[in-house]
Amino acid sequence: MPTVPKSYHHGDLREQLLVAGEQALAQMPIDDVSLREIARRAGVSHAAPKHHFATMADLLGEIAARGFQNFVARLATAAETSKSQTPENRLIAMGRAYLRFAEHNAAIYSLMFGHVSKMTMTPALTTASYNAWNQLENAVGQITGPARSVAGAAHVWSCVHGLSMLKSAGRLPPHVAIHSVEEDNLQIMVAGLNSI
Amino acid sequence: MPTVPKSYHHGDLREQLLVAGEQALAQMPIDDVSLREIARRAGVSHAAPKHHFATMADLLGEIAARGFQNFVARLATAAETSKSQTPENRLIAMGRAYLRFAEHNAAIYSLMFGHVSKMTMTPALTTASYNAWNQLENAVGQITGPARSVAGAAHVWSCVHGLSMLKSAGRLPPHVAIHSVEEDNLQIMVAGLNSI
DNA sequence: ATCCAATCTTGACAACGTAAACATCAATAA
DNA sequence: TTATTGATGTTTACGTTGTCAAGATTGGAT
Repeated sequence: MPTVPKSYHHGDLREQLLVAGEQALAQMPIDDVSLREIARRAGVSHAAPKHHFATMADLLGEIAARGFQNFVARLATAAETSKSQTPENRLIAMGRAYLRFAEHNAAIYSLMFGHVSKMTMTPALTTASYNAWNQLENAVGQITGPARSVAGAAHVWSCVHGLSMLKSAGRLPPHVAIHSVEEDNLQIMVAGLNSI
Repeated sequence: MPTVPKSYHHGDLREQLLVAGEQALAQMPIDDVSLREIARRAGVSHAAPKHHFATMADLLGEIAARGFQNFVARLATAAETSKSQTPENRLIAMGRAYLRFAEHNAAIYSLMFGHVSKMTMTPALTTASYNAWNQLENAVGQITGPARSVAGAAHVWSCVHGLSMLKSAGRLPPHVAIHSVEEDNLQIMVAGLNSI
């Protein structure tokens, strides 16, 4: 109801803090994102968040959990959209969605997978993370069969996650063309799955 | 000469700071490793490092550069040791060396590839990083041929780097057996390279 | 109408990275 | 041999951070 927060009591601070945090992560280097900066963006004193998140790691943990849910949803959409295609092409579509998410949500992605010590692992976060895994394992199992789906899923995840991280960390030499490397990566990956 | 540093002037502080930093990274969570903590370990006041490293990012940058040199040396040893084997097995040996380095030097590895914003990129660091790439690309090129060596190297690096990060971040579900997943990952990887 | 508990502000604390001012000493120049 | 100086320590200070505790404010139950 209080769409225009006016006065002392904010009414919607918890949600606003999450949004402010997501915006901050999208707009500034992750090391500059402080609890006080998030409070500032929410237009509230530096200690106000305490009443909604015991610690900053809790706030970031919930932001990461949201990120994971969003992430899982993207993968699901990609899987759904390519439902009629071959399992190989479906997996490639999911891989593309994965890489795109990592690129467009770099800071939150690095929270989810990289700076894990900055956040608290809530059960929701763990669950969302395993949901992502199961989704991948299902898609992979349709190529490799159930006996090899675990190994296959670990491999697929390693491929897309590794490339995402190398790219965002700037560890690929300047002469490699990112886009074609991404496509090649997915192709080689599927080829590997098909020959085991 | 001053093997036993005694007095006001330390004589070897620059080196000792690097060692203290490496030890700290090996012994405590990376977020607890502060410049002041490193100075403390070196038995020196918190501002002393200023005369040897303008900023903490410089100190960490040099630690990372050392890490990269060590890293490259490990890969080289693995390549040398398996010189007489097939290119496929040689690459797998290098992959194992890669995974072992990441496991045994987790904090420095995450400095090198993960927390990149914490350190300054010196030319030495960039060079060492590209050396690692070239080493990998050479080994891969002997399997794929030179025309596909860039795509292949990016794929191989993504595989081993991705698995290392997923493992250290605790993002693999608890029921996956790490060791067998590592071996499978390398096998699928090589199979993929062979079928392109 | 009154009280209460939730929620926000203010102020404090220790730890951090960095900078400036000061202390000490080894090596050079006289 | 002694004086000076530049390199390399220490101390002190500043602004920022996360967290905590104590007060202010207020919406909703009684």
